[in-house]
Amino acid sequence: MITVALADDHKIFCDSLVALINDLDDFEVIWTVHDGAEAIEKLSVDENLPQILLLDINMPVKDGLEVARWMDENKKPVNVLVLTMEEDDTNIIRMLQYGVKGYLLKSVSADELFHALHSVAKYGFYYTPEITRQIGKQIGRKAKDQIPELKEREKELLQHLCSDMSYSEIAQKMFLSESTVDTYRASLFEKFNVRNRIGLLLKANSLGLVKL
Amino acid sequence: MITVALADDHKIFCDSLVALINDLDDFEVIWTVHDGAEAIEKLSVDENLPQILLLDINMPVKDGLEVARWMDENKKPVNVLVLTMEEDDTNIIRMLQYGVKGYLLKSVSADELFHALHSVAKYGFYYTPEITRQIGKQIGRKAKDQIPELKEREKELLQHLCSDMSYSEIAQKMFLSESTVDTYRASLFEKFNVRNRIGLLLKANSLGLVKL
DNA sequence: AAATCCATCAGGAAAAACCCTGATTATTTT
DNA sequence: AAAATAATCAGGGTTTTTCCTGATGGATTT
Repeated sequence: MITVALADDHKIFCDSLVALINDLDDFEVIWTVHDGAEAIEKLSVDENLPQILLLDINMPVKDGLEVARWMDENKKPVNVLVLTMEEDDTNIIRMLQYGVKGYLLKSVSADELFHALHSVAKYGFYYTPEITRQIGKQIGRKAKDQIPELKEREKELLQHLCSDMSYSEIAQKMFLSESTVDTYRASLFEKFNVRNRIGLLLKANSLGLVKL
Repeated sequence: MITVALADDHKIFCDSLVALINDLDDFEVIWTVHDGAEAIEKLSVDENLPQILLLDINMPVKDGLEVARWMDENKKPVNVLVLTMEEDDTNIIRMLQYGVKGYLLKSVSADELFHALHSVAKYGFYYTPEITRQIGKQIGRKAKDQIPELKEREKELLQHLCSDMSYSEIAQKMFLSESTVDTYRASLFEKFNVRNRIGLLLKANSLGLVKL
């Protein structure tokens, strides 16, 4: 019997998926949660660890990305199968970096889900040709206009720059002098090859580094 | 036995919902479709008419709105229950105009769906206080935090402001003096109640006036 | 130990953004 | 005809952003 857990804020979807999966002989849903924070809470307790976690990306409080990252950082021995409607690109790559074992869109059929579950249970992963092709396409695109390497502090600043705060407000919030903020700002402009703050915001957004 | 049909492009969701509903004694899913055009096709044949149609809004080819309108226009004796993740917009209002019998978000539980199904079967409608309150709130919000009325030229400028162009570049592109651009800019800031260009960009984006 | 990174800061100066108080002309409303 | 509105522009002033050339102390690498 393979244990499965679900994290999805669409409760009906969760509930009905439970019914669907529990109908299978080999699988059993041991718990469901409706946001990322709950998920991490559950997963913190070893007794709760499922063999497979079906994870949605769009969730309140903490999203699926954060859950996946947390799992990766804490080396939880759980096979994460992402199940989302974000066909959106940037997420896929980050998910892969966090070592998820499969990526399904909600537009797939129940049959394909079963396939995926069995595959993950047996081989530890599930990537269809279509998905991998799509991934490849996107990685290719990414390779060209790469995401530059950012220092921690720069990442923080980047988030703040994508708000309507002035630099002095940001400096306060980050407990830095305006000079330092300016230094990081210049560095970000250069790394992203933009000429002003709006350009930076737009690029960061298109690369999926900020959510507007 | 009450007949139910489903229209939702998320196949797993559909499939699992079928499992869930067929588990009930009183309900039976007679067909499912994955886009609006298929739905209309099915519904054109009287033999296929279900008593309740669970309808998603976001679908390819034709969306749920169009299906609802078509049903309304052709006076099909089907109780439409909208089941969607669009918590926002104008959609709710339009759906009401098309006479749908209930409006559920996918964040509700399976239990609430059962309630809704029973209620629609028995009383012909299902609107919980929460839903109606939410609807009211959203209509109210739309009224208050309305999208301000913009002159044509202001709309154009708004688009340009959401790029990395400087004002002088925008002035050139719009064949205006910088003064005029500045006047419109001030007007936009006031109408949207923002204090700088980034704030404007963010607000315009959140109101769906620009696509970043 | 020297060189290289990293995170932090200073000061100055040019450019751009932001704010304000006006004005002209043409059109539309009253 | 007078008033209101729309679309356009000028000028000048303040603040913020952007760009530049530096510097210091700590950590890491060589």
